[in-house]
Amino acid sequence: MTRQRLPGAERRHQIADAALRILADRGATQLTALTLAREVGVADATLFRHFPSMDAIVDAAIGRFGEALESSLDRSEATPVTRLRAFFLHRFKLLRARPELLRLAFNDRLIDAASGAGSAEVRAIVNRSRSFVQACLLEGRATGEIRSDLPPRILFLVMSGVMRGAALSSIDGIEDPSTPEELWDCLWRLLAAAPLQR
Amino acid sequence: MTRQRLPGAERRHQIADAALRILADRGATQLTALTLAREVGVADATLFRHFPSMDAIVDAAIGRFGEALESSLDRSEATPVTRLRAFFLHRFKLLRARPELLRLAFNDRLIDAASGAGSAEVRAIVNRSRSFVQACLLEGRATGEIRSDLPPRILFLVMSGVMRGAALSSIDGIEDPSTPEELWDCLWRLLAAAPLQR
Amino acid sequence: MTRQRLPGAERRHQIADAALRILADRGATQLTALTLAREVGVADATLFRHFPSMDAIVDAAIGRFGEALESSLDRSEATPVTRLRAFFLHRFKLLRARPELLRLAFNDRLIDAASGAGSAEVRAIVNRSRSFVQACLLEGRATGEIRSDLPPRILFLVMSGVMRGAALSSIDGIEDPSTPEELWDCLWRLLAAAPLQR
Amino acid sequence: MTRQRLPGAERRHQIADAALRILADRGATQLTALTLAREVGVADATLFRHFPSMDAIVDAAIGRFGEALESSLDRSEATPVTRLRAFFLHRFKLLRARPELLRLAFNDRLIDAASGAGSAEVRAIVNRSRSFVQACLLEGRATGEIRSDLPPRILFLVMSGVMRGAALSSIDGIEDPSTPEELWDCLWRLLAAAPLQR
DNA sequence: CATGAATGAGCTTTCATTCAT
DNA sequence: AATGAATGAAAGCTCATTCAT
Repeated sequence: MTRQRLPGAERRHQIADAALRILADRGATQLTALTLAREVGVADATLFRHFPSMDAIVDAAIGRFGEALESSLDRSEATPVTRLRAFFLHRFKLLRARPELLRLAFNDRLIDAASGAGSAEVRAIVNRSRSFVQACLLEGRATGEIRSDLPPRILFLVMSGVMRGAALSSIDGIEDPSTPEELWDCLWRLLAAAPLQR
Repeated sequence: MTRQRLPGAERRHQIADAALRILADRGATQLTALTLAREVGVADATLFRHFPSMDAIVDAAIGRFGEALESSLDRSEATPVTRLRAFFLHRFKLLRARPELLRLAFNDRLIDAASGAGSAEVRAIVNRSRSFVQACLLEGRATGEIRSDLPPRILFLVMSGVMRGAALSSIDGIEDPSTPEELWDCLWRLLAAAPLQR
Repeated sequence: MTRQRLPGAERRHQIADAALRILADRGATQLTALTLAREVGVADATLFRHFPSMDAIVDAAIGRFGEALESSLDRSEATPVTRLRAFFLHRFKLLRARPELLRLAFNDRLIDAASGAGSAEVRAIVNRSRSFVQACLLEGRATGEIRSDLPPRILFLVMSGVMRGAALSSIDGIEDPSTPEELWDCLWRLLAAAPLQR
Repeated sequence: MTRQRLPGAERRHQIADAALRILADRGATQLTALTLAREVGVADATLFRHFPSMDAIVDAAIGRFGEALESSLDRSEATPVTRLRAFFLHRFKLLRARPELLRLAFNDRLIDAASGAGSAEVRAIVNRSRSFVQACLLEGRATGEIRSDLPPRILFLVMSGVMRGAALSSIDGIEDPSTPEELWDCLWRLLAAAPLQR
């Protein structure tokens, strides 16, 4: 049996990714068999040779979304703070490469397109990142690197707020001049245990 | 079926508000004439005696959304920091009273339901709050009350991140134990120019 | 809105006549309760206080149509030719006074608005004029006043063709310069047994 | 339900022609997506895979109507009278083959179904036949073949009256015994310059 | 594998008609 | 008598999906 990647599998990825793009750019109401087929460059009936239904396409899209977000969760880094930093920087790389993905983590468009089980899966995926960050924050607080005068819950919101800002600024065409590293420095000033020099 | 008669203006508000609720809870794909009419408790044709089209209903909903968000922008407070605090606390009151409204400020569901001009209006409304906050931050920084080691842009994201967290926690049924005042204290620790003594 | 109260019978005539006008000007697809009510200057619900249904309104309109067309059939004139001439001239008076009526005799708009029985009635009304004319033609032929080298059926078509031309020219805004009497002279040249000396 | 597949262009013609038939037989109020689909033998949604809207279907129908009427205008005949005769006889052939078409030239049902631009097009089509006939009449009058004691406008009405009679008699099931040639002879007696033997 | 054609279900909207005031 | 509000039925149209080629 040939182990080569079948054109079929490739097409499926292509379709799922196109669905993510349409969702991120135009929202769930605009994700139809027709718009999707057009985005991919095939006839609408062709979609259903690769997937049994639109729901299945959205499920596949959710899968791609999950894989991408998962790839930011690098547990191999030594300390909680380096883990957090690596996560943050990786997400920015993702943001440059596929801006649609992060936006879908911050609006509900993927959830709106999903049906029942799918939307729970989206929430689970997003929660995995949240848990990862919260674990880092808790550990960092235990080691004294991260400030303990604020509940980790709040610190998480600070971090996700900054990331959301970055993710959305790309929509509005607002070019953000700062590099990911500069942004991390800003963020770190907010999270670090000892106040940095002001 | 029993006929519930209501004066036109009242019915229109009722419909627009129901639309906001459906959008916040179930998303734009679920906002149909039928679901909306059911939520209001009338026949679907009745909607079109009060509005010429679904688009017009969404426009009215956007109007209600705008009024509500606007009501938080109290420019009468004396100092930038008290303005900011008043804004923050007012938004929390809004959150308790009509949780759907804040959620719609943070996901794209209202935008997805709107058509063309409408979605621009939603963005404009959200931007008005953003500008208000950013103006407060800039002024507070000028008066030395707000820290100047971080760009106001970042401080804005910190604040909106905390508010988004509060707005969304109400969805997941995660009851947040802290009072708005406690949350403001947390936020203030992040924004204040000098670390508070505690 | 100012409420105009009118005695029932008058209102009913007003409504039926307005229906005829809408039919003649815009066709059966445009005759709706709303457009009709607007033409009359009342609310749509008001129509149904005077008639049980739209069908009833169309029936009343057909009645008015029938009365008007009937009024041209003057059987008191002595000879077939004077009867014919009187008919022709009377129809032209009608055309000036209520141009919509004759047009409805030549297109199918009243029939399209009527339901079953109604459309048969319209046909019957039109046929009554036709029979009147054909009777005149037959008689006139018997008396030798009207040419006999052509079947009366054809002569009838000549006459109705001229009348239709007059009726429709009023739509297109084509002002016809000739007087009814001049037109009758033309027509008579076509119908007369012997060519007129002129 | 059995699926009848047809190439697109053919189906479009089929639909447009069915629309003409419904219009001629039952009028614009009866031309609905459902009745039309039934007449064609497909589901109503199928219509909209071939046309974007009912308006577009009516436009196509108008196109077919125009082509058919145009085919009668044979400018190659040598003299005005033979042109007129050829036109008359061709229209009768059309009448036998597709009786609905001529009826639509004499009632307003196609206009009523059309929207704005469409109805102007219908009038333009009908006017083209009128102009053709009027040109023949004018020329024939110049050559002395056609009587000049009556304005050509009237002679046109005579001709169109006879044709309308023929077109409508087919509705009422009134079988007209005369052949087209016999009818032309009648008509010619009315138009010719010198009175024929009576 | 791909696609043009076809369709049932569902959506927005219009319309005639009813009801409460 | 008149009207604003309400509604069921049907219209036009969209959409996911199936089928035949």
